[in-house]
Parts: sequence; structure tokens; C-alpha cells
Amino acid sequence: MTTRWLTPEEQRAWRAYMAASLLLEDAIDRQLQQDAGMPHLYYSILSVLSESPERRLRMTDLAERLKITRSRLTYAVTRLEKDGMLRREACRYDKRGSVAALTDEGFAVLERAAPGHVETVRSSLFDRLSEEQVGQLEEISAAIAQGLQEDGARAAADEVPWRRRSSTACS
Amino acid sequence: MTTRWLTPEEQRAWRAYMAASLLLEDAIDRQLQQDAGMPHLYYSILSVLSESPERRLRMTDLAERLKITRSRLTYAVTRLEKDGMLRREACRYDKRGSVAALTDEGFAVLERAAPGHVETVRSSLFDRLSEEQVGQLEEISAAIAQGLQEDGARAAADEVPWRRRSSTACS
DNA sequence: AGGCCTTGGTTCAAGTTTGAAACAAACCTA
DNA sequence: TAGGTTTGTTTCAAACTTGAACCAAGGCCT
Repeated sequence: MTTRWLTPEEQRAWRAYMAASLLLEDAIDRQLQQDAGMPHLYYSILSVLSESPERRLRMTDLAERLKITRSRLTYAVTRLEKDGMLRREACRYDKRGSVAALTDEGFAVLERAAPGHVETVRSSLFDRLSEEQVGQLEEISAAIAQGLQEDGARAAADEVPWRRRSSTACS
Repeated sequence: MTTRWLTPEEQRAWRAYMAASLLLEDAIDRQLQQDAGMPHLYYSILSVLSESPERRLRMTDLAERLKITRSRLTYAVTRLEKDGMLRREACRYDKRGSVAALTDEGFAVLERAAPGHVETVRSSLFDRLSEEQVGQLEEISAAIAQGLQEDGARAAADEVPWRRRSSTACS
């Protein structure tokens, strides 16, 4: 089948999106690096933890919420632990598991950084959008995210299908 | 002034956006790494070059179009040059300048990779959106990008203001 | 219990990004 | 035209990300 190239409208949207997402992540990373000494992802880790029951979460759950790989998370958590922002604890139910627990210091750092962060998100993003556009952005983003997560799940399910033994022998 | 926190609608939009942008970049990076052996940014460099007059562009212009730092570009171009995808040439007008020129091999690689890339962009993004949403996405992205670029320009202009000599001596 | 696959996490090397510093050419301006 | 600033680009070290490989521990069978 011949490629269905992007229409001019799609091209414009795609380019605008790429520029916007790059610039936005940059702006946010820069602000947080300045004011909190950590990149956006690291701040997000603290943020997610702070909203979790008992301010702690298992590594895999944390990775899932943040949509990042476990390996990336391991590295980040190691750094944050070194900085005293969180502690690693053993999981009581599952001896394999480890849970990240926000420390009081981590929580304090988060509280101190939050206003500046919110202000940046506001001035970079929401101040430029109408209320209607905020709703549109949510719907669009949700649609994309949902699709990609289904893809991921499907891919995982289909993984190494050649290992499945079919009951009727058809190669 | 007390912080204006995000409204629930804004929070939802922000979280959905973050998830979507992470997942999307991941999907695209993975596909291109698989099929073309390079991350998205590197592909974009080739792509921008291929659409430029004579398939060449000065480093700064390239960085500007891609919204990345010059230093990041230098690294990427070095790799791409090593791989034979492009060549660095001296700029005739400005002896400081260097221009990146797409090689025939680079163009060929690009042509081979393009269909798969477009297919991924389509299935990850545009297939999930209505025509209307594509338009909305463009407008939203353009608004964000425009705002952030103005900010960047303003910040650059205001840089080291203490060096400016005011005509009337006021401190 | 003894295998075997899966799951939760970490480790390691290679690749990439960051930001500040270094350089050199170009551009003032006195 | 010499000195000082700006502009274009690279360099360097430190930080971060990636993906594959690894190591337990948990869950099934049989």
C-alpha cells in the first residue's frame, strides 16, 4: 500500500505541536532546574509521591503513573534518595518490591518549589489558551494517550507469540 | 501575591498533556530507532535539511528551526556526519559559520524511513483525532509556541541589563 | 519438592543532553 | 585601527536516558 502522507493541515499541526512541546518542556525544565535544582521529571516524582497514600508508592506503580521506564525511574530515585528527597523501603508483602517514600525534606522542597512551577505552567500554557481550548487540549491529549497505552498493552500481549504452543499443530 | 493554583480542569488537561507527549515521543523515537537507527531529533534534522534550498542550512538556522540549542545540534550533526548522512561545509560569506549539507546517502535514508515514520505519526496521533481536533491542536500549539518564543526573545533582550549605560545618571 | 515462566528491580555500557566556558571571526565605535 | 562587544560554533564534564542483561523472588504446574 502506498504511503498516506500528511495533508497540509496535518503537517502544520504536527510541526506546531513539535515546536510547542519542545519549547514547553524546555521552559519548565529550566525553571525547575533554577528554582529547585532538579529537572521536571524529578519534580514530578516528588509530586506524585506527595499525593499518594502515606506519600509512598512502589517503583512499578510510580513508573506506570509517570509513563517512564523502570530503569529511568531507578536512576532518578537513586539521585533523589542521595539528595534526601525520598527513601527507599522494602515492601512488606513482596520481598522483590521496593517502595519510594517521600521524606519530610522532600515534601518541604516540593512545597517551596510548587508556586514557581505552577506560575510557569500558567504563564507558558494556560494564560495563552481560552477556557474552551483547555478542554480541547484535554480531550486531544486523552485520546492520544489512551491510544498509545492500548498499543503498548497490545504489544506486550503479542510479545514472543512464537512461544505459544498451538493445540492443533499448524507450524 | 498568593499562588493561583491550577483549576481541576487545568490539572486534568495538564496531566493528560504530559502523559500524551511523553508516550508520543517515546513511540516515535522507538519506531525511528528501530527502522532508521536514529532518534527522532536526528531524523528531523535530515528532514529539515531535505526541504531547504540546496539541501543545506547553517547550524544556527537549523537549531532555530528545530528549537534546540546549538550545542545539542553540534553533537547530533557530528554523529550524523560520522554516519555519512550529511557533510559540514564552510560558509562562504562568514568564516565563522558552518553549514550542514545533506548527502545523497542521507537523502536516501530519509526517503526509506519516511513512510514508516509517517505511518507512526498517523496511527499514534492523527488517526485518533477528528478533523476538527487537528485544527484545534494546531491553534493551541501555535499559541504556546508563539508565547514561549516571545519570552525567549524578551529574555535575550533583557540580558545583562546592568551593562546598559543610561543617559541620565540614575544609579 | 523441582522445574519453568513471569514479575519487580537494578546494573551496566553506550548514547544523548545540558550549560558553562573557550575560541575565533565579525562588528562596532571612539 | 585598536579595543571591546557580539555572534557562530565547538568543547568539555557532569548529568541523564536507553535497552539489554541480570538477579531475585513469586507463581504455576506436575
